[in-house]
Amino acid sequence: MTRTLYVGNLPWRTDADELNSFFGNYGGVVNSRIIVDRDTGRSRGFGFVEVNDEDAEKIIEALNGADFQGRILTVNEAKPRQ
DNA sequence: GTTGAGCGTT
Repeated sequence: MTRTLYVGNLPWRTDADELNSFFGNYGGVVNSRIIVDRDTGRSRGFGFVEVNDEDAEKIIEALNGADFQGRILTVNEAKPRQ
C-alpha cells in the first residue's frame, strides 16, 4: 500500500523528478508530483509524494524540517483529496 | 527574470 505526503516550502525551481530522488533516499517512493498553477504553469512551491506505507513515517520524520536546496521542508501526511 | 502560506487539474 501507499500513503501520500504533503510537501511544502519547496524552492520554485524544484521539479517532481528531484523530489522523487530526494525522498527516494529515505524510503520507497512510488510517485511524486509538484503542484503547478494551472493557468501560468509555474510551481506553487508545494507538492505531493506517494510512498510505501511501511516507509511513510520514517520519511516524514527524516524530511520534515530538513533542508532541501536551501529551504526547510514541511512534510506531513496529506489529507484525502475531495 | 516577480512570490512564500498552503493540501493537489483529471
